[in-house]
Amino acid sequence: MSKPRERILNTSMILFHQQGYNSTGINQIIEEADVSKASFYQHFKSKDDLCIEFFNKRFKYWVSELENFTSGAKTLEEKFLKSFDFLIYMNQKEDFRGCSFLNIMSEIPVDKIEIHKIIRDHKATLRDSFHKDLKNDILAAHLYLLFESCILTSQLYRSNELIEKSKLIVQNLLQSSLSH
Amino acid sequence: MSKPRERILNTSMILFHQQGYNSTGINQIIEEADVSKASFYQHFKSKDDLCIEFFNKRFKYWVSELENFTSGAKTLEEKFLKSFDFLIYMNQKEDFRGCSFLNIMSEIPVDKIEIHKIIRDHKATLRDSFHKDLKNDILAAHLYLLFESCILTSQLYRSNELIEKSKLIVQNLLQSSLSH
Amino acid sequence: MSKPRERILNTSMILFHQQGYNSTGINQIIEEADVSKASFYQHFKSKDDLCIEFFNKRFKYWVSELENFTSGAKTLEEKFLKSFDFLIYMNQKEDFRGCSFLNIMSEIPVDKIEIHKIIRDHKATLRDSFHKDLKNDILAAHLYLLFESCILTSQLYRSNELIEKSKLIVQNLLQSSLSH
Amino acid sequence: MSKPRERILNTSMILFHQQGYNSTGINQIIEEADVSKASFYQHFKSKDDLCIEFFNKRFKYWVSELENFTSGAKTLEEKFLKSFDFLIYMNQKEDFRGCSFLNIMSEIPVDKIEIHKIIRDHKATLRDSFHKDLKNDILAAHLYLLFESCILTSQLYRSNELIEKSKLIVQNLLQSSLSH
DNA sequence: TATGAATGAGCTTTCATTCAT
DNA sequence: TATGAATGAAAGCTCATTCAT
Repeated sequence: MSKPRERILNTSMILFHQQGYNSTGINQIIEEADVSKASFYQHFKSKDDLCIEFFNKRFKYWVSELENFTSGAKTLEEKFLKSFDFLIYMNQKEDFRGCSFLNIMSEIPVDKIEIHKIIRDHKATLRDSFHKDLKNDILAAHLYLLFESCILTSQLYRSNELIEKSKLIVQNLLQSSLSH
Repeated sequence: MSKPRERILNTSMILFHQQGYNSTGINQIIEEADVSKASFYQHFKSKDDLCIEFFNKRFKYWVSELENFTSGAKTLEEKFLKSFDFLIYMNQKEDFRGCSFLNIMSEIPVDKIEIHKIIRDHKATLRDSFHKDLKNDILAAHLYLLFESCILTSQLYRSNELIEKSKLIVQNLLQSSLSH
Repeated sequence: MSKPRERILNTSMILFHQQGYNSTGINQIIEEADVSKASFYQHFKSKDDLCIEFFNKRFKYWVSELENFTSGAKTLEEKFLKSFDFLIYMNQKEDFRGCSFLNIMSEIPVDKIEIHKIIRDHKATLRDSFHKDLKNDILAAHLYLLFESCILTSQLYRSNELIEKSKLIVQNLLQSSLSH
Repeated sequence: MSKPRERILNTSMILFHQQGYNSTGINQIIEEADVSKASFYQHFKSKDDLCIEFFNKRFKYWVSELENFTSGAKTLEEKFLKSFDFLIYMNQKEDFRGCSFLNIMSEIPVDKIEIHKIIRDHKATLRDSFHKDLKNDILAAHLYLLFESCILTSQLYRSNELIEKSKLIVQNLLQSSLSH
């Protein structure tokens, strides 16, 4: 069995993502991680502290999954289309739970600036990756906006329909952009 | 002074939107509405029940504000651009709190199907309005995705930057669409 | 439709007996009686007041049912045996709810002396009827004790077994008593 | 001072028995046990859970008191008579509060099957003890019925009169039974 | 007479956190 | 390092009753 700290973090990976932050109590976490309460507070200053570590781990995990999924792509266009397929793959895997960062952003009071900062930072990193791939600033923003919207709306409607439509849109955008 | 039911609903309009659902307790609502606890439960079966009434009122309010804001538009293009300006207006007015429907969707457990249904229904109504204005199905979905994404990302980054970029994008899309 | 007061009383006849006193709220009573809350308090000073009226009505009802059931008896022995059969009949009719007087006695605080008095009074009336029929004081007490015990234990075990056994016992007691 | 769990249980031994279940709030229990509310719920899943533990403790206590009281008896007859004297002793000690099991049975909704089961089980254990002592099945049931009735009616009338009469009855029954 | 609106006091339960060992 | 015990504060909700109309 792995170490307590790791078990707590792994448990939060499941619970925070599936149930959200406020709906997941410390008690449930320590029970499912099989760790004592005092042990929890030995490793994490507070629940908010765990939340931050959770975000870091979740981001690493999500990015590496995405990179894995798109690694075979030979062209930029193919890579982007695959990244939208990745959303479909994740929706199926995680039952349309959407994005942990956006979900938790919504339920955390605005005065918890540290948590909101880390959410923003990770999301900005994602956006940056679009801008790195596409030198055209407007086009990068355009695709990023569609990407975020696909995560959101597929969670909302519990359907991949808009992701499929977005793939057509993206295809069009990239082809007309290359033709210039 | 207005009637208790109205005061409760009005208070929820402020608190649910600004603080979210879980962070807003019954106690705070009744205190700020200046109503007794039993009186609250005379008018609303439960907190979830109030949430549903809140959604209905919020949707009516938001739509009427939007229609007001865009009413002067003479062309479809102008109307859409104004609807993005409306998001900027609301961000300023409501301090980048984004969309109550999406915010609360994120923090409500999935098994509260009645609440999730009303969120989906209202959001679907919004999406429908795009499809009514634009016969081109893909184009309507495209603009709708950008619109939702603008609400979301401007809340996330506390900035109207992506809304401004979207206006350029939308302008382009509509002009090339009309030229066909 | 009957008058409000009557409807309230009739509703309490069902609810107090089936659910007990504390588990039956005023709200449920007025709803099922289709009467306004203020109307309730017009007719009854308090819930306790209704309880007393309920006891009076319940007692009258129960006694008249018992007399009906045993009216055909030609001998004293037959009458007593029929009164035990009556308990079986009531258990079937009322799903082993036992005696309202004893049930409610158990859940009313001891300092509500008025309610406890009326319970005692009605129960004493029942006991007196045994003593009127049987001049032998000990024998009357004996049968009365068995009778109460049958009500109680058949509710407890949800079974008429001990009533059946009691009929044999009573038969024996009365026959040996007459032979003296 | 003893441990919280023990203090809670001991307090419930007094309050549940004296006031009943519904009339005894968690607040009163924790105050008289000098324990915090959260501490209560650390040790007991719910009030119903405490009720079950209370029943187990009460039953052990009651049986051991009964055995103590009757331990000196040299004949079966003496033992039974002493067990009726025990009821008088308990009435005086506990101010005619009767039987906790029957009292609480009356005020608990029928759908709480777990609680009703434990009541029935303990009561069946008591009844079994009569059948173990007296091989004659009818006689055992007879004495058991009288015994339960004595507990009940002495609470109802706040008097030991019927217990005293029962002692005469029991004496007679046992002597005529032995003479056969 | 009849009523819908309103209430204070109470209920059981859960929360994230700390402390003594 | 690790832990079981304990907590103050707050959660959502229900009670029998009264009052203004």
